[in-house]
Amino acid sequence: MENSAKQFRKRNAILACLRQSEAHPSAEELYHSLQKEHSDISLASVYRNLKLFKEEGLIVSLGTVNGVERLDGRLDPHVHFACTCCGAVMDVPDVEVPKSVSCAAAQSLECRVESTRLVLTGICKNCL
Amino acid sequence: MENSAKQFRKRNAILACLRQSEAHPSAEELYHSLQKEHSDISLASVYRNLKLFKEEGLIVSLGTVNGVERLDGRLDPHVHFACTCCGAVMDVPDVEVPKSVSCAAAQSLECRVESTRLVLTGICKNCL
DNA sequence: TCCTAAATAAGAATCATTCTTATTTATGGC
DNA sequence: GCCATAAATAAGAATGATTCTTATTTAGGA
Repeated sequence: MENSAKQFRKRNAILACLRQSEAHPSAEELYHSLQKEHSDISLASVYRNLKLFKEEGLIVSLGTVNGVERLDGRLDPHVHFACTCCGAVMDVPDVEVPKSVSCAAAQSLECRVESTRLVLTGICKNCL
Repeated sequence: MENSAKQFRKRNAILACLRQSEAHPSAEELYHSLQKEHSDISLASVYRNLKLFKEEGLIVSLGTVNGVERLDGRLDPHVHFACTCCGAVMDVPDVEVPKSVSCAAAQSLECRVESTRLVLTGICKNCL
């Protein structure tokens, strides 16, 4: 109890770490980032909490890149770019999926659209 | 050699089966569909050929839905809708991602955009 | 027909993710 | 503060999708 870090659950550390990251990390990358401050955290806890966060709507999944799931702590809708060369995932600033797209889908398929995910793929600046 | 089915490689059967499907099937679903005509095909061959098709650009991946990869034999760009309830994936007709989006990304990130993937998620007509 | 290269089947291996269980930690009542 | 109970965690086993390995089969050319 003397240790101030222990005042907070690791759950909070995981969420904070994801929110601070710009890299849209995987569970394992998050686990490694957390090692510095919380060397006694377990990978299973990272996975378990990420799963909970997704269910609670606190984070979103960007889908998998090269077979591993990438996550985002930003909740506002935005477009992503994924480099097929180095695996980096980055935000595309100042662009959004037009509302007309989801409206058209809802109308023609008679479905309810709850979220949109637009991922551009290609080669990033560094890899070019 | 008498058997006409053997005149064609299974590779072709797999590709044809995917192209005929409207369901954006997974590898395992394709495997089951193929059982009727090619009961001696192996699941590993389906996976192996799908991997090759992707590398050759003959098919595209739609990413994973509930942890399993879904594939598409249609190569023209189009938008997809995935039902979080039943896992169905369907085409959204007559809608496209505006070119301005990929142009803006290429410009602001100084990257080369090679493909775009827009997946809407929600609840389909049947599940509503 | 025979030879060589490509394709396949079968099952083992891999890897990300999830589950199980025993332990630790937090919380509320006293 | 101290105990009882519930929640969170660590550790490792289990799972499941996908890939790899190897021996076998098939196709195509000389």
